[in-house]
Amino acid sequence: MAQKIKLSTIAETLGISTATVSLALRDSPLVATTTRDRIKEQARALGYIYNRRAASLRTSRSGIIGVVVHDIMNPFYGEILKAIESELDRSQHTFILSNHYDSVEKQRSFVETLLQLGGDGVIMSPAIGTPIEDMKLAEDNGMPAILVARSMEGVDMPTYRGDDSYGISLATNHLISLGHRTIAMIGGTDQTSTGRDRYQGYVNALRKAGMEVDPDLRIPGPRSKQGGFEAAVHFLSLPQKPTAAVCWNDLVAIGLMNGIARAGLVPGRDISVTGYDDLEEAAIATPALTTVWNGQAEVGRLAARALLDKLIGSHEPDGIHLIKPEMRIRQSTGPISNRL
Amino acid sequence: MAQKIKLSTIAETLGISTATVSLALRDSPLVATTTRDRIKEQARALGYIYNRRAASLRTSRSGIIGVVVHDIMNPFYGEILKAIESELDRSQHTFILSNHYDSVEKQRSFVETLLQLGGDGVIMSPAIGTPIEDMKLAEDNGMPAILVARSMEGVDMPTYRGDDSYGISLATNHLISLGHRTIAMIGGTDQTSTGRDRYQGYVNALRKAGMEVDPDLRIPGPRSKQGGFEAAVHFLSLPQKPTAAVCWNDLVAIGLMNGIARAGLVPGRDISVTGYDDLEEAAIATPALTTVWNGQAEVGRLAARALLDKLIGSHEPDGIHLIKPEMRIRQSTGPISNRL
DNA sequence: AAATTTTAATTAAACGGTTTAGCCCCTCTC
DNA sequence: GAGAGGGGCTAAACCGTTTAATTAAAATTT
Repeated sequence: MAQKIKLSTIAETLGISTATVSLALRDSPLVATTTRDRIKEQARALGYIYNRRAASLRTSRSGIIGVVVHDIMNPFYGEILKAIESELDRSQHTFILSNHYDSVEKQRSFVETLLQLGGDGVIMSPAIGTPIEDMKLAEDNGMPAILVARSMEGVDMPTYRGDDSYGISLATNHLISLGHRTIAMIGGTDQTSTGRDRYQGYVNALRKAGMEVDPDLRIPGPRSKQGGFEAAVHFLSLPQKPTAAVCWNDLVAIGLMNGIARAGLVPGRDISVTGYDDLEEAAIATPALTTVWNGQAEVGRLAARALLDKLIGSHEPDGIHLIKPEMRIRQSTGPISNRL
Repeated sequence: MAQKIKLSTIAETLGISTATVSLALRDSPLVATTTRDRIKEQARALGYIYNRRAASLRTSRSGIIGVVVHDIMNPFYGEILKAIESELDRSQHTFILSNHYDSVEKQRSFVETLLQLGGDGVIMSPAIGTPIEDMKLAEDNGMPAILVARSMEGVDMPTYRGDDSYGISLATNHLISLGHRTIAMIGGTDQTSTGRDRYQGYVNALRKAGMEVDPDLRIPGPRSKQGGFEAAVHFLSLPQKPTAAVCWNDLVAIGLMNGIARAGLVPGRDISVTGYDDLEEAAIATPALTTVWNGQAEVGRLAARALLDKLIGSHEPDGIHLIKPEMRIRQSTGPISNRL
């Protein structure tokens, strides 16, 4: 590599000042167009690379936006990220991604790094157990934050997520309307707002239908295919013999269906299964999965939009913005009479 | 937010120079331990945040490492990324992730952004059709680059990937040894080194067994579940009636199995299917997928290691490092005599 | 033709750290 | 008691940009 090319290199070779070069490259009207063209041409010829660190040191705008979620390999977050990415792309922002795997330390360390890098803002899906002061860390240091997918009580930051309670009640009602009376709930946790809301939605739907809520029908567990797969054994050995399962999400549902199939039963006929999220994969699962659309793309898009708006100063109202879920009926659910 | 705390704030409140503060925070032996402790305590008390941009402007070391692959939502890359992440984590590096979706422009723009941010290095899985000068862009500007998963002819950068030709021949041999004689190859493209190598591995195995290579048995296509799912129709209508399929990867294989099941056939009994990669998901698919372990975690770990080594100056030899794949036999393949 | 405005370019001071030569002072050695 | 050596700290240059203030020259107005 030759000598590093900087503004002053261009300035010297052209016999002008660095100020003019800086202004020209940023298309300032303060410099004559002929000069600007000469400068741009020279910059290209020399292979000049803009030094953002130097610039942002002066301007205190880095063009960096951080995103931290539980696990980017989880397609649920993947779909959110994709939407954020495409929204941010057209606005000259670089984004830095990280998993926190629900570790409060990892999450804090990410926010600290982002602050050190001078991040312009952050989008986060808070880790389980995040203390209030960690939530405030970003904003206390002048970096706006937006929450996605999960909300935190006692924090009034702008939040975008699905209406979990309503969504799960849609799925539960669907099963009830097919005649199912013993419905298990598989996967998930009580430790997130999402978890509590989803369980509540299930309970509400049962109560509204005049059915009893049997706590033994709830099988919490990892929110992954593996989790669903492993829950199948427990599920199939329940003394109450459930005929249907409301799953935490599509991954759990697909895993559970695999587990059910492994035991020789046919999901959708012998056991009805609902998912949640409507991942791209849901439609091509076997059988195609009945699930609840949860608007991941919408959540990502709105969150990114809100952050960008905040960066240019327009003040979106804070608070929780709920996306209304919708039912997607496919082949993994059916009338109870279909049973062998 | 209160006033921004900087080195000089700490220095003033303590009545010492910024030089001392800077040295102390970086644990330099040049400053007395009692002073160091006072400084660190004060820094914490004031909520000081280190400004990496300012520092890296002087040191020209940003602590940023870029990673760009085809699609981070693809679990194959996801597993590589996870390994890179955990290797980089323990070395105080932040990493910036991006998809290029095989767009040369998107890839170049990522590398340029990384250069502007002063990235210390980059790990990339080059986009299809990347021109040589783009491959050199990073290194020409003093940013070391490592290739993963795909190699580029005519470029002697350090590369880590699986031995695709060998790996596919393992899968093909496995099917041949089970008695299959009409074996299709599903998914993939000719436009990457990986693609050519995999097809070659398939061809080699057939030839070695004295079998004919029928080009009609090759069904190229997207390397996704969706791709495999859609290929099923074509596959099942082939006039040669294949009894087995070698798939490009696990995603294609799982999609294909779903498609086969949708048509009323039983994968593993009626049709044998092999995957490639041995994703975590392969083991819980129904039926459990016979596949080829491709060492994603190993690839990611070694690539990250190599980059870190390069950053501290130790000179790993350039060139291609191949990971040896291994067979993982499960239930999606079986003897041809099992057929109905 | 002088006064005023406009246009085009320059100067110099930030931005917040790092680094190194050198200073001061104290202790040790002979 | 002079010189050597070393510990602890600081002054000041430097990294590459941006930008407010300023100047110089050209164009316009009166």
